[in-house]
Amino acid sequence: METLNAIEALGALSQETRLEAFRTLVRHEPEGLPAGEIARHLSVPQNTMSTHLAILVNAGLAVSRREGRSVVYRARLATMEGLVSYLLKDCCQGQACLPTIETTKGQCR
Amino acid sequence: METLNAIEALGALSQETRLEAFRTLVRHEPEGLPAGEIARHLSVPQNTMSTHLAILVNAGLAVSRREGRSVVYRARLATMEGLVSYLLKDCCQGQACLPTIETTKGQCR
DNA sequence: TCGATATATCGAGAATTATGGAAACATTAA
DNA sequence: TTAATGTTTCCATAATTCTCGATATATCGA
Repeated sequence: METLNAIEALGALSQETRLEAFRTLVRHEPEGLPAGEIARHLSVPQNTMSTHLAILVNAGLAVSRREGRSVVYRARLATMEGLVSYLLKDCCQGQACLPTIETTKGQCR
Repeated sequence: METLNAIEALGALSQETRLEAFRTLVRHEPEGLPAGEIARHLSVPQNTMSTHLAILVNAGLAVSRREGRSVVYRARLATMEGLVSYLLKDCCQGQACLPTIETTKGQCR
């Protein structure tokens, strides 16, 4: 991942509503969730949510597909993987790598 | 790491000057670098840099110590580790864990 | 003490982002 | 068609963030 993509992803995730939306999408993998349900779930007006979802999509952290009247969003975990990899490798020059893997790998599924 | 701390760290890193400053600090571990040198290095006015450094410190991503007339900043890799761990475990429910570790661990030092 | 150097804080303008009402668009069912 | 439903886009306002000149603070050496 390039620095500019990383900045965009970091910016997308650094907002409470969007971070919660992303987490919600992760919990609903792999089926995804319609925009309206995400909005209801987070108690946010649907047009506001729509704007936030567009930002997540733009950052590569989500994708959408139309399904009838609904637009179903899914998390894109590959981008999160790329972001984390960027933070550990390029940003930290591998210096945060080993301890992070050590403290994290027990929680993997 | 709590969600609110994560949002603060994400926000701190989602700005070009600050991300570059952090990367610069990582490259200068473990000695650290005086504020003025960071500013010069990134061609940013010293007061602007000072503001950005304060934001990094506030997010726990840097620490400072006075050394004579200078204030020397160091990266706090533990916070980065915590952030990455949060992203992989809590945010992604461990779903991004294994692939990320797989693609990253070869680059660790 | 004073002057020089290094950094932080203040304050204000510019730029960006967040928010949500209203309207437009898309899809379905009748 | 038309009405109902789900979503996005448009637009304006509010809030936040960025930037940097001017000034204040801290430290040092003379």
